[in-house]
Formats: sequence, structure tokens, C-alpha cells
Amino acid sequence: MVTIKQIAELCGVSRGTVDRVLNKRGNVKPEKEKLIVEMAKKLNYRPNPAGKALAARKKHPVVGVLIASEGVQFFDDVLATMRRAAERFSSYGMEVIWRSMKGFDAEEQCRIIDELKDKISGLIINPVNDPKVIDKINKCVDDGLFVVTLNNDVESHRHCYVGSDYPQGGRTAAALLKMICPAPLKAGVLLGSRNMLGHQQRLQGFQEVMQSQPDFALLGVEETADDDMQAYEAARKLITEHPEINAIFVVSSGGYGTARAIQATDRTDITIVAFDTIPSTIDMMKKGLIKAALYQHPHQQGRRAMQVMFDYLVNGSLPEKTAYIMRNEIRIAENVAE
Amino acid sequence: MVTIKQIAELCGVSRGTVDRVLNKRGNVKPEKEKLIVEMAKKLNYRPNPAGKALAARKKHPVVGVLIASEGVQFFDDVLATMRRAAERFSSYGMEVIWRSMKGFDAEEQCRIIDELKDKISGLIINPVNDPKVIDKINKCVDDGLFVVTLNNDVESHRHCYVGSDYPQGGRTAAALLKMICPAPLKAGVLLGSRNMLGHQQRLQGFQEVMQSQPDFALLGVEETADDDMQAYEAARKLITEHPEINAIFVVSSGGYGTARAIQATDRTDITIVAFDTIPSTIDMMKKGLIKAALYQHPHQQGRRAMQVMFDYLVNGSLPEKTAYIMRNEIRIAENVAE
DNA sequence: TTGTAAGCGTTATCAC
DNA sequence: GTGATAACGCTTACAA
Repeated sequence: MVTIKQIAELCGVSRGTVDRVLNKRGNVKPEKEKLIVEMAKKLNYRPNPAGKALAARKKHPVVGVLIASEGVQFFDDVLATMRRAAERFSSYGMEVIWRSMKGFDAEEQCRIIDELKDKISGLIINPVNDPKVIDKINKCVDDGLFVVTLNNDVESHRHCYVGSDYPQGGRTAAALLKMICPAPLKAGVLLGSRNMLGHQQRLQGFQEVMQSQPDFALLGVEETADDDMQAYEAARKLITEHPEINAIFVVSSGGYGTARAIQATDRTDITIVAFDTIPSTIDMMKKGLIKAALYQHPHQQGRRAMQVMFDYLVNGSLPEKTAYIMRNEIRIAENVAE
Repeated sequence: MVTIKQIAELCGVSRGTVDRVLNKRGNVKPEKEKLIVEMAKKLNYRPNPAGKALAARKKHPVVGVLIASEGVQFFDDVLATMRRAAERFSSYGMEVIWRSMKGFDAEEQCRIIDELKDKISGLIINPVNDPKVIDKINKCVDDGLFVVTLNNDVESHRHCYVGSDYPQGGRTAAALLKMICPAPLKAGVLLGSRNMLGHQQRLQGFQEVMQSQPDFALLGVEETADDDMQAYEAARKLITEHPEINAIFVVSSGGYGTARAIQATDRTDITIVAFDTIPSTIDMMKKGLIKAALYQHPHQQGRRAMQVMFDYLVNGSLPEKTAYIMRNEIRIAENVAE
């Protein structure tokens, strides 16, 4: 509740001086600086976000959002919430420009970053795990951009990461399968790509929990490129090659294709656990073909990423954490979207 | 991005006049009013929340929070998040005064409302379902208070309700038990109180789903007053009177007491599904005694209630919905808080 | 090195 | 009925 003005009066200086001290703009006599810093601390000064936001309007901050979202339904929810947030924030003078790409081509992502870079002061990106992209991101940070990685993190100088707890997702799926599938468990795994760190981590978490199950058998791991047609083929392959299979863990997208494959074989004894409650998955849950789906809070991911960006660009405050990791929730037909 | 000032210039009037029109304060010539309203609409005017917040500081809005939270661990999470939100909002000049009570005594709740009433301009309350309380709430609304009911709704003139989807919680628990418990299912139910509408609704949802299960047997429903000791006794009673029991659904608090009762009887064939991931429940989940817990988003409930209040009192904007209903998530030992 | 003044958008007060 | 003005807290450009 204490303001810059009050601090200025108490210290016998002007608001400008206090502002220079608190925002470390220099050009203040050391003894005055000390006095002001101490006074601010003693009075527990917290800048008023409304005042900051109002003054920040003159800056018209622009945010770039670059997501490899095309053809990935999971991002529909993320982006829907980001758009709503952007709409809210627009009245504070923050503008968002949107870019999307299909697939994980590092060259293309670098190209788009270059195209965006001189237009923006913040970047929200779902980065491809590639040295060229990482370099590019580090360059952005060095040049003063505020960078948030979303849903996929890379070893870089990014300011903040927002995504889900991948190892936990795998562990949860494994434990759930142990609960709902008759032993002995003979499972197949479909994953998007071995090059996706998150998918790898989910698989590791899955195996970690299954280890303790002596009669567990991992029959095979197939890649799907997060594509339902490929998932369909991969699931058929698993079922044909391993008729004893009784469970399939779909590590990322592809639940629908998997369910269709099961449907086609008329096998009712195979339990599917998938990721993400996207419409096609929900459909298959209602039909009983997918028993459960893990929810990685897409809306919260989108909201948090935009909020972190807004707080920095408009309110001038850094995020409390350098990584916001969302929990995995278990959903079944009864508690999935109505 | 259009401001009052711009509208004023375009309409050839002063900012004051535009303000009077947009905030319906009257004293404006009908033709001017019409012109201004149309211009605002045409330009898609949206008030700037930062400006509003800044101006609202002079009002020093005070919010009363009254929750029957004592001894109910579920509310620890709700209140923790509400406190954090209150802290954030305090820099906008919004103050919160906190009251709690133990149990559901309507008289006492009315007394506390009376005590708060002339100090506050908004009330967040977990109302007792009693005509006296409802009258009191309606009186508050009539007198201009903004009222949000939290976690429990009552038939009143409250502006907004924030709580969980009770029927869905029951349905989800039932479907989950069907998945993880060997048939035939012989279940007992422990619920807080038959007078709690939410608990009743959960039980109904539970039975609704179980109906379709021909070999299902509901062995008994016992009340616990959300108390672990009473839950312990009630669970022992169920087990003693119905040795064939193989599942217990704990409709609200009491999961810990139930698990202790199971532990005491050395029965390993009874599956417990409980509500809320409070510390004692988590402990019992880690030990494997409680198989799953339903999570009703306490943090989101707290955050949303405070946000709705803030948006109204500080930004002058009504909530988009009159009820915010949280989903029930399924959690097991692997995805509960680390 | 420091102070002053204007401005961000909204609201409230007061004078006409 | 209406308009001018000051105020909310903060930033910034400029003057001293």
C-alpha cells in the first residue's frame, strides 16, 4: 500500500530519484540510494501493477507466439486459452502475433524466429530440440527478448518454461494400467517420436513403475509421428505380431487411430490408456474403447505462458519460478468434458 | 484500444459526459447518450482495467471471507490460494478480512455475517444451507454487497457460485471403482452429512452409475460429519456388519479414518476411493490403503472466487458466468503431490 | 545528480 | 446537463 510518492517524501527526495533507485537506472548519490533502498524495504514497498500497466501502454509491447501446432489437436486447447488471454491483455496495450508450423523442422523454425525477431519484445515458443534452434533462442535472449518455452523445453537461456511433468505422466499411466488391466500385463507402447524428449521421459517413467511388476512384458514400442493413421498401422502391427497383448499405452497423440485399430480387430480384451482429452479421444472414451486419458492441463499451460509474458512486459515483474510444471490428471469417460 | 477520451473527441463532448453514459449515471441528454453509446459500440470500446484499478484505489474496497473451514483440511488449500490472491490484490487497494467457523451452525453464521456486513462491500461465503442464512445473503445483495458462494451453493440472490461438480464426482468414483475393483462390487459409502446437498448429489451420481451394474450391492451408507474418528467407527461398523464388503466410497472427508479402520482389520481386499488430496489422504495413498482420490481443484476454487470479487470491485466487471463448476480429477499415488 | 512536469485511462468533484 | 480539473501510481523526457 506504500507508494513511490510516500517514499520520496519520507526520504526528502523527488519521485524521480526514487524511481531511478528502484529501477536501477543509476545516477543517484550512493548515500541517497542506500537511504531509499532501506526505506523501501522497511515499508515493504510493492509497485502497483495498475500504475505500471498504465505507464507501460506507451511501449506497446509485442509478443510473438510460435507453435508447431498444425495437425496437433492438443494445441487447440492451449491456443484457445492463449487467444483469450491475448484478448484480455490487449486492453493493456500488449499485442500478440501468431505463427504456427507443421512438424518439427529446425530450419523452418529458425526462419520464422528470424522473421519475428525485430517485431517483438517477447517470444513464446514450442522449440524443436536442435542446436540451431537453441542458438537462435540464446541469441534472442542476449538481444533482450523475454523468452518462454512452452510444452517442450530445451537447454538454453530461456527465461521460463511452461509444460507438463513427462516422467510423472509415464509413471501414472503405468500405475493406472496395473490397476485396471488384468494381470499379467502384456503391453505395447505407441509413441510419437524417440526424438521428442518428453515422449522419451514418459516411456522411461512407464518402465520405471513396470519394473516392479515381475510378470510384466513390454511387447514392443512403435513410433507414430503423432499421426492417427500411423498409430492405426502401428497398433495393428503390435496386435498381429503379439496376439497375447492386453494393453496399449499411447504416449502422445494417436489414441484415436489406436482405438480404431482395436475396433477393427474386434478385440475387447485390450485396455488402452492414452494422452490428452482431445475430441477424437473423448469420442473413443465414450465408446469405451479408450479406458482412460491423461490430461496435461493444456489450458493452464496456455494461460500461464501468456501470464508470465504479460507480467514481465507490462508489469515489469519476473516470474516466481523458472519452470511451471503441470501435473497429469487421470480422466475417464465420466469426468471428461461433458 | 479505444479510450474514453477518443470517444469524447469524436462525439464532440467531454470525457465526463462519456463516463456518465458508459457507467449509466444519468444526467445526459438522450440524443447525446444515444450518440455516445453507438460510438462506443462501433469502436468496440473496452474499458482499460489498469485505469479502472487505479481510479478504484480511492474506494479501498473491503472483502469479507467467511468459511466453515476449521478442522476441514480441504479448505487449507482453498484458503492458501485465496491468501496469496489477496496479497496480490492488496497492492490494488483491495483489503480482505477473514473469518472462519467450525461446523455448520446457521445462527452462528448469521451472527458473523452481521458483524462483517457494515465493514465490507463484497462477501465470499461457504453458506450453510438454511433459510436464515439464505435470507441474510439476500439482504446483503439487496443492500449492494457483491456475494460469491464458495464450494456450497444455496438458492439465493448471490451473484456467483464457485464450486465443484458434485454429481460428476459421484459418477466418476463409481465408474472408477468398477474399473479397479474385482466384480461383484459390494460397496459401502461414508458420507459427511445427509444435510449437505453436495454430498447427497455425489451419492446420487454414484448410484446412478452403479445402477447399470446388475451384481452391484450397496451395503450401507453411514454419516461421518467429515470427522476421521467417526469415519473410523463407521468403517469398522460396515466391515463388521458386512464382511463381504470389498469397496468403500468416502464421499467427503474421512478417508484417513477409513484407511485406519481397514488397516486395523488387516483386510487387504477392500478398495477405498476417497475425496480430496489432503496430506492425511496422500499419506494413505502412498501406503496403498487408499487406491484413488478425487481432486476438486481447491486452488482453482479459491483463485476463481477471489478473482471474480476483484474483477467486480476493482475493475467494475461482472463475471462471465454465474457459476464456475470445477471438474473432478482422478489421482493415484503416482500423480498426487510429490 | 536531481527535480519537475506531462502523460497513461478512469473516476469524482465542482462549477457553470 | 455539461465540461473542466484533479487524482490514482508509475515512467520518462527534459530542465536545472
